Amino acid sequence: MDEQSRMLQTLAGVNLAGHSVQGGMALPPPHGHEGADGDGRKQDIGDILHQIMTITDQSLDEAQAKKHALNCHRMKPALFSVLCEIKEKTGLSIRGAQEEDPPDPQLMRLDNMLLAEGVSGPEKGGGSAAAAAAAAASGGSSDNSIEHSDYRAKLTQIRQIYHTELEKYEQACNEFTTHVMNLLREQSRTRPISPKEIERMVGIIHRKFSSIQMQLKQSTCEAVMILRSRFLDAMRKRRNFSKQATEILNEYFYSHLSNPYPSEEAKEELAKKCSITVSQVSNWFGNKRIRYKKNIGKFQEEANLYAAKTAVTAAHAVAAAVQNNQTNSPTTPNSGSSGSFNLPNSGDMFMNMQSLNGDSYQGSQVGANVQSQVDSLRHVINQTGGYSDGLGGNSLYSPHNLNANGGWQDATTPSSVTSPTEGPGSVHSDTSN
DNA sequence: GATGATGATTCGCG
DNA sequence: CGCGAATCATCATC
Repeated sequence: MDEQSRMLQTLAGVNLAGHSVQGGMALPPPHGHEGADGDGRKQDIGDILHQIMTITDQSLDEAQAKKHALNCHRMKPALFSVLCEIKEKTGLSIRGAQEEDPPDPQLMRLDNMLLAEGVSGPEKGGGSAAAAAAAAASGGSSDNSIEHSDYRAKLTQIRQIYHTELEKYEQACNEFTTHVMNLLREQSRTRPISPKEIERMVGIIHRKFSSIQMQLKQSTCEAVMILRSRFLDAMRKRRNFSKQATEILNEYFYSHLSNPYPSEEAKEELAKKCSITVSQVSNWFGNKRIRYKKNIGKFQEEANLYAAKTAVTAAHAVAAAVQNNQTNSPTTPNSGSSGSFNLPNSGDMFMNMQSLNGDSYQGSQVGANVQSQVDSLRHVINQTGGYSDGLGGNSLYSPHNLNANGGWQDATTPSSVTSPTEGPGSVHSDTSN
């Protein structure tokens, strides 16, 4: 017992020495008169100063020697474990309760967002979500791709910065953790520091660093959001369709003037051809119909232009079809009295014309549509012979496609000249079957 | 900057 | 829900 009490005294002294070495500052020895008057405090400070002043190499050596002696003492391990236990049961047990915290929901949200935006996670294809969405909304024409690449470049930049910073933080965290662990291990020889405590300390460090990481993730998210909103704003701006797209839409419109209501399938086909969305096709046709109806005279020229175009393609088609028929079949398919019934796979005239462009037609389709194309050609030829500019004249694409109340002619009243593919009873079933 | 063209949006109707 | 009609917002041209 006597030996033990002596040892505790020594231990306290060595501990003090240890602190003074590491901290560079000696702690005052515990005095009993804390709440005393100023004289007592002055006395304390005087003692400390005296201690500091009297630290010599010799006293340090003495302390080291004491430390060594203590470390080698046979009772040291037992006492050390007792101290550890006491320490464990007091202060640290309070903190222990907060240790196994669940994953932070905010951090999870940030992680998910970064993953969705393609900042974290796999490199390829990431971050194009907004670009793709905007592309779908705005048609994804060629000029958009410039902005897409710009968006992607900026996103890549953010991604790079994020990863660099993250790496830096991780490195710093590891370095600091290693440093602290080494320090604690070193101190554990003189202080009651259990491995569990070191583990806790590491946990605390990691939490600190993860909060820094969260800030990084937060600002990265913000940057991505800003970039994205700017990109979407730029995309939202109205821009005219490409010339080619307008051409395609106009050709369809004027070749179906008697019933310019493309079916869902036709809309999809047109959307694909024009690199725009189906709703844009719908918008275009809606606008076109209303504007055409409002001012037919203005659109006459345009109508004739496309009629001529159709004529040329129809001529090619008919020539090919006739040739095809001569070689394949003595009878003309679809040579019914009206010549305008929709065929199951006829699609619409325009679509077939498109496929015929460049002399790459499909014989069977041409054969099926030959009658309509012949009709179309005949009308166009008649038209080009003598077109009068007058409103309501005898022109090919004259207002008589419209009925009395301003709407497009009823499906039950067949068109006199236009769109031979449309037959009686056909309700804008261009490609429907 | 004025003006017309054009794509998109909104609202009411059937 | 698709359409017509009115309207808005932006583009393109002069």
